[in-house]
Amino acid sequence: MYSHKKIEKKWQAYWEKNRTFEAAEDPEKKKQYILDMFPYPSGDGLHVGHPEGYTANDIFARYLRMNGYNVLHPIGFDAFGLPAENYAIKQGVHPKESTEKNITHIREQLLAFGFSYDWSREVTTSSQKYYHWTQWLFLQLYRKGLAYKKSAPVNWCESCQTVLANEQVVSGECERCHTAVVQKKLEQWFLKVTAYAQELLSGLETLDWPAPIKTAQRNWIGKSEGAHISFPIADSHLSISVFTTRPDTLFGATYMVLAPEHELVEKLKKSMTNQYEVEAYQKATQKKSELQRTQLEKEKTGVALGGVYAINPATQENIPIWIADYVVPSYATGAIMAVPAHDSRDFSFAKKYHLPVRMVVCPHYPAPTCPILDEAYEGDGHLVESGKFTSMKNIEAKKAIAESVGGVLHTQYRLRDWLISRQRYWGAPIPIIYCANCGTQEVSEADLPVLLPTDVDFRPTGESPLMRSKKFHRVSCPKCGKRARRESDTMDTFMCSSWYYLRYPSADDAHHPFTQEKTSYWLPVDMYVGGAEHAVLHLLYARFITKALCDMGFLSFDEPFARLRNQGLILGEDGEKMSKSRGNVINPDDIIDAYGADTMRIYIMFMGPLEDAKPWNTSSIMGSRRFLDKAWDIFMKTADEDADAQSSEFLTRLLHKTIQKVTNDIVTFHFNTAISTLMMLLNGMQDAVKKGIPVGKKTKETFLLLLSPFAPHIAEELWESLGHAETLAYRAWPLYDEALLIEDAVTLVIQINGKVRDTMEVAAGISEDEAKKPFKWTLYKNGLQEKKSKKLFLSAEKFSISCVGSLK
RNA sequence: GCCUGGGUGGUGAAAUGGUAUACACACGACACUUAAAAUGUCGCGCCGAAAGGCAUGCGGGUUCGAUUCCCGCCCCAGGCACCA
Repeated sequence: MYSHKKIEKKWQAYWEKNRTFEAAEDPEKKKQYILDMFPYPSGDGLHVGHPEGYTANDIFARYLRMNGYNVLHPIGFDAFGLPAENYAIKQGVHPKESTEKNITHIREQLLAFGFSYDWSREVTTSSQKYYHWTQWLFLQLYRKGLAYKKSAPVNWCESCQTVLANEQVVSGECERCHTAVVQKKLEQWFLKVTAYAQELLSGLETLDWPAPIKTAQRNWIGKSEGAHISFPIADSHLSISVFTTRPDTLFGATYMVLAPEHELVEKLKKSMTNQYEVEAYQKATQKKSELQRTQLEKEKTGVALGGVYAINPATQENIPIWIADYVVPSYATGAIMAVPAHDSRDFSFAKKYHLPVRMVVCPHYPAPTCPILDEAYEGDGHLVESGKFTSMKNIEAKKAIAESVGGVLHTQYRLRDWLISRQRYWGAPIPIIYCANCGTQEVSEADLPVLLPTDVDFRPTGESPLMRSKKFHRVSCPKCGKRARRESDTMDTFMCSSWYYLRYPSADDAHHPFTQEKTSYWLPVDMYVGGAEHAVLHLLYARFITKALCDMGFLSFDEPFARLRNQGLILGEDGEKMSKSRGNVINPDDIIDAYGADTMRIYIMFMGPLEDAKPWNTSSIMGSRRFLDKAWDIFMKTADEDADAQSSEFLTRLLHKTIQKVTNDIVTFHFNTAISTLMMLLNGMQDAVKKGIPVGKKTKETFLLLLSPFAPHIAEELWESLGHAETLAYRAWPLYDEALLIEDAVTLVIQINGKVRDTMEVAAGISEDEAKKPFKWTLYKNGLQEKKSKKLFLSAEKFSISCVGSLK
């Protein structure tokens, strides 16, 4: 047993005093930028899920230092935003105050884990010296037309009293409070992420990121290729523009559908015979939440515009126009051409309302007749009933048909622009001034930061709290000097976190957000570790900002995070997600107090693969603690004379195999198996001690170096006990001797018909033929021939020899 | 519905074509102890006295040999979704 409290405090103080992990730019040395997703300073502090990714990345950072890399491993706090603000309101204190308090607590927690952070570069997004540059970033985007204000239906959360970005709406609910989101038409600030849709998509190819995250981003961007086609409205100068991915089915378009909110509906009201019915349907649609409207398996409804027809430009037929809420206003043109024969949604709608179904793509061409459909046929085939295109393969006719009616090929993305205005207090003010004479004016860079006033009633009411501060919003116009009004919304906190990785290297620079010199040395980030929940939030926004800054010439790279790894959820002991209401939350402070940070680090990595969801099990922690106790015990019991020469060959080989396996496992992020390998080495050392075989100093030192990224405190302490005066954090990582990995003898496994029948020891390196020589003899020896019938003997002619390890 | 993962002992898991269950946890027996804890030793997939047989979600296939590769299905978790 060792005193974790004593030695962990001791080494944390040592690292701090000696600035062990502070990094300096050194052009002579290869750099590695190892980044953690920075935490929200929530009132509950860290729970055991947070340190999982932090520990993994810390092991990697420590490993890289020992391999001679100049490692930047910074940390900070994502301190603006709803969680911090809601917590403050609940506690009845100012967010500034509670945020500072929470940061102090979390900083202590992180220090208690012994993470090798460079604390001199700590960044807090709610500090003036940080949000100054968030505002600067907004201005750069504004000047390039990438930040704009528009009136649009937006997602509104009644409970949070603010608008939300699309990415913050999870199946129709607010991602934070799970209140159903409603649509509101408001004038808001957007960032033009859509301008980068294609680059955000193709950039994924170059990234070493987990496949599920890449897939999530691809789905979110949602690229579709097709065409815009215009359908004239009969007896009118108006027309309906639709986007379709299936222009080949144009001859089968038997009706059209507009979203009930479509602007043409208003214009057509005069001509329609059932205006009252149409308006009733529009009102009913408006009442529905996004959630109700996109409900699964809901029966489709709609209303035809009486007496109004569109003309199918291919067939020149008049076709009816409907409004239906299965067509959404926000995607593409908010209108579709309906081809019931070849689209399942149009098919079920047409069946319900007895609209004609005309098959134009036939799978069995040239069959005399097409089958009668009982569901839409969405596959490929040959065109029928399609004028001069009949008999062509449908995929080959797409472009020709679109162009024959004046259609234009078009690529449509599902991605929408990022809404960044928030009607809340705790965020960076948007640096814009509205003047009655001069219009929208930017705050000049010299006047930044626009300070967030602290003397404001910040409770949310649906209106921006900053509106209540005359001192804040009454300003003079930067252009004409007359009285003007300052923008009173704040920025989405994801705006703050979309660029923080650029700030760390230049954290102490008061005059620039980031400098050329430091940025070009450290960036891009080499390894980024965090939760998968940011798949289409932070990780998409950060990529967008990087690409935009790159195009403006501020950066010379356009992807911020070269490699990404996700940690999985740590579940409660009941296998459920940890939550206060379930009462299954584990506090890391308690675990560190009882077992120590080293034990916690080992356990959390030993639980299973990093990316998997794993249930917490307090009784299992003892296993990790026992491992460290055992190590301590061996070091305390044995003399550290130079006895490596007398050590057993077995132990020497085991040591070198361990070096190889642990090294491979760290670089591939397989920390659980790295630890089990270290356990086997220690078991081997313990056996040797029991048998009176000396365990040499070299062996012990190597063990400590391998252990140190995982359990740095005890490793430092034992390293010191071997007579070293300085930290092992920069000691060279052990190398293994290839020759010692090769076995003299290998075990061959003899299988007959796939079943293990015998094993034998042979010299390594013998040929297969040689290995097979004693085979018949082995058969006799084991009595297989006598025992089994001829049949077995015959089939035994086909035999296989398996080899454990390698014949070589 | 589509796209990702995944399904192995009592539990967390290991093995990515070659002795399935490494490393741990839990459990059991024993030793030490006045006792308990700690520690140590042994055992621990299932059936069987043993020989042996059977086991990696289910059913097929490829192979001398499949947890691993291929085809079909079931179940679990996550993401996307009237997206035209």
